[in-house]
Amino acid sequence: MIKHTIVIVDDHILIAKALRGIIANFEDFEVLYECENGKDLQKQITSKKVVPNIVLLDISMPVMDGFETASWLKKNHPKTLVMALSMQDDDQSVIKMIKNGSKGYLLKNTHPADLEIALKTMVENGCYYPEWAASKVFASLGIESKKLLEEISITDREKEFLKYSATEMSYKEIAENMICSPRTVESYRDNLFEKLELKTRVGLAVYAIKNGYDGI
Amino acid sequence: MIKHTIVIVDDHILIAKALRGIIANFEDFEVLYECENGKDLQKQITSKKVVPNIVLLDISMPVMDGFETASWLKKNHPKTLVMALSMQDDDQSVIKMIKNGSKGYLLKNTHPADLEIALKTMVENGCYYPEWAASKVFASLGIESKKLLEEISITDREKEFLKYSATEMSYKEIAENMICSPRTVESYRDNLFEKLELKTRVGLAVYAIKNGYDGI
DNA sequence: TATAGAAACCGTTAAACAACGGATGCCCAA
DNA sequence: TTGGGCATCCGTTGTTTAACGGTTTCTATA
Repeated sequence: MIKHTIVIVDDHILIAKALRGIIANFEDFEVLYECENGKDLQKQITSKKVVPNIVLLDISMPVMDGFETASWLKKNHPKTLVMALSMQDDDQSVIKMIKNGSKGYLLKNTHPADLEIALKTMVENGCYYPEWAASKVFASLGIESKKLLEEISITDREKEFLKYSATEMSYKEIAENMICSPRTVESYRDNLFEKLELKTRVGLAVYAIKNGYDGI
Repeated sequence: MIKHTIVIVDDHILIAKALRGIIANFEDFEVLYECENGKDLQKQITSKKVVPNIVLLDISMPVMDGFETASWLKKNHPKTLVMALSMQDDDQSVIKMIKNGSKGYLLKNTHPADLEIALKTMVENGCYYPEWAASKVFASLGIESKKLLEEISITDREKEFLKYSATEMSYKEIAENMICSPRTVESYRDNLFEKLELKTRVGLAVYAIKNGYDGI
């Protein structure tokens, strides 16, 4: 029997390699290679011309994050099944990943056996979501937040600001670093409040960290 | 030849299991068992009465974090070598872990081969620090921050506040949730500013997330 | 039984932040 | 060529946060 091919995308090399080890024990799956981020995956896929059946995808990555990567795969390799792997279990992430074409969502504190079950289910049924993820989705359907249905696009400048927002700098200091006026910085802030449905600086900081926009 | 025994402490089961897989390939090391947090480790060690040579220790954990755990091991099992495993590469974490008895510090984006080298070096020389970690330590020696030398103890009430500090609640709202006056909450804040050498709410939020005090 | 530390509380002032409302110039794509 | 998105800038108002100074009560323990 032919094994289903997997590519792992995670910026933590140790974890990527470790996951490979786990999957090596699964009968029906084999790992082709690992990538450090979405950009890396794009390169590997186009250069090697080997498209995997499944992509195990970490969400928070410095260069091209899970959301962007899933979206790219959806457009360019729609047959590839994306399984999101995340530390976060927040509604936004789950729904955003589904929106961007992910067919599965697992937390990193899943048992290896459950990973195998999840992969098998995804291959057989087309998708796999644990109960908690499903319930989050259903719960959000009631709320019907407009933002969840939109493509949340963050401009480069806003991303730059997001990075600073997770520091102890005041907007004035951020402006100095971004070489623009404090008012401009406050505009970036207001735009992000709107896009991300947040209302405080702390919200931005938390978002920045959880989505890997800090530290870049 | 007798293998060095290792226990892995990480709240992300998948990662703990995966690390076990990696180490299984190392000649001189074997994993005894995994724990989800420091409390779990305490239980396992006392019940099984098997003390490992090495503890591979994640820093940010919900229940009993890496700092506390390292400190406990130092007191109760001083012969056990602690290798810290973290996403964070910030000065504070590195120095605090060393202070609490850790003999090694690795980032999760280390190559498996380097993990083996690190473990071997730690066993042979008593400690292992990658260059970047060492340079952070030396750099901090110049600055000579008093806080780094003190035991940073955070009270339960302060921990509770830390959790809230990473939300969009105002201090007034936090006070309502903690059932106390806003002024009191501001005292917790001021105490933490002092202890953690921070000066803004955002600093607290970032600290809370990076050290696993959020979401508890 | 002192004493230390925790938890709770308070007042004032200045700076930072958030919520409104705007405007201009630029470039790219329909 | 026209419009939309991006980046830049501005004013006003009110709230929140931060820095400074304190006090009282309770509990654990040396």
